Amino acid sequence: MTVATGQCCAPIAREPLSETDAAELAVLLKAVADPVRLRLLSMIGSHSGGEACVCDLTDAFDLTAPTISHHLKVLRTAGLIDCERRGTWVYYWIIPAAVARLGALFTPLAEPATT
Amino acid sequence: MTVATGQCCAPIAREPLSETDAAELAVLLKAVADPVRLRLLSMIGSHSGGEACVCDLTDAFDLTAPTISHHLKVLRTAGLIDCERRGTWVYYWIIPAAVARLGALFTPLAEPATT
DNA sequence: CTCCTGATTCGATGCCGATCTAAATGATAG
DNA sequence: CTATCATTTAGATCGGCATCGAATCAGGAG
Repeated sequence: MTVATGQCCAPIAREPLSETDAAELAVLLKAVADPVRLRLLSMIGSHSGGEACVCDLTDAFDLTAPTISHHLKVLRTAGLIDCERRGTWVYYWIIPAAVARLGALFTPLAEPATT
Repeated sequence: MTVATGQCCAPIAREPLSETDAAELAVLLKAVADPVRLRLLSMIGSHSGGEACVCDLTDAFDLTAPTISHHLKVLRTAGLIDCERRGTWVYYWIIPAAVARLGALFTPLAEPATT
């Protein structure tokens, strides 16, 4: 990523993206450019406690467990969520910084992403 | 409810997205989830005057004119850009509201400086 | 140890999208 | 009318992706 902290314009409209930056961002965006993954992300993020068990997620879809698992892996590989096994069940939660980074891409007057 | 990660609520994490909302948003996101279209959007938005001629865009890529035209159409169909013919050339510009809507999806509503 | 259940991984399939070539169309300047 | 810029269309190839069923792994429970 080129240095772009606290600007007046959306980073995407500030200067032309390099080929590598664009490729990198496209990977991130592809991860969320899917109805199922969007809903998963939303369900995880809005779940009480900030985390959700896979068993809670699977029921909401008309998809098999392997498919849900696949989508969760895509989100996890993209760095948008993380998970932990606790006993029998696996819990997922959102990584806020990653989501915020997506938002900053398209948002004017980006706040300084304190990390 | 205090979440361990201390995030504020991006719209995506406020409540579970409906199936239709997710599908609709995925269409928008798919439009930007491509390296070429991301660069096109960025080049258009960052171009002096806020608009760019197709002839300026095509040279920056190693792609044929029909392919560039195709990507521009995808962005235009998604409502992210618009265009106008002036004489010989066609100029494109970004529709800020559409980009901002994308940003809002992933951006926390208000930041009470929780550092 | 053995069985059951939850979750992931694996291998295969079928579809969608990015890209090209080639050609046609439309719009405009000279 | 002709040349140029841009879009469109059609046909074709190629890779990636969503999905499934079956196998596998990881932990309780008996």
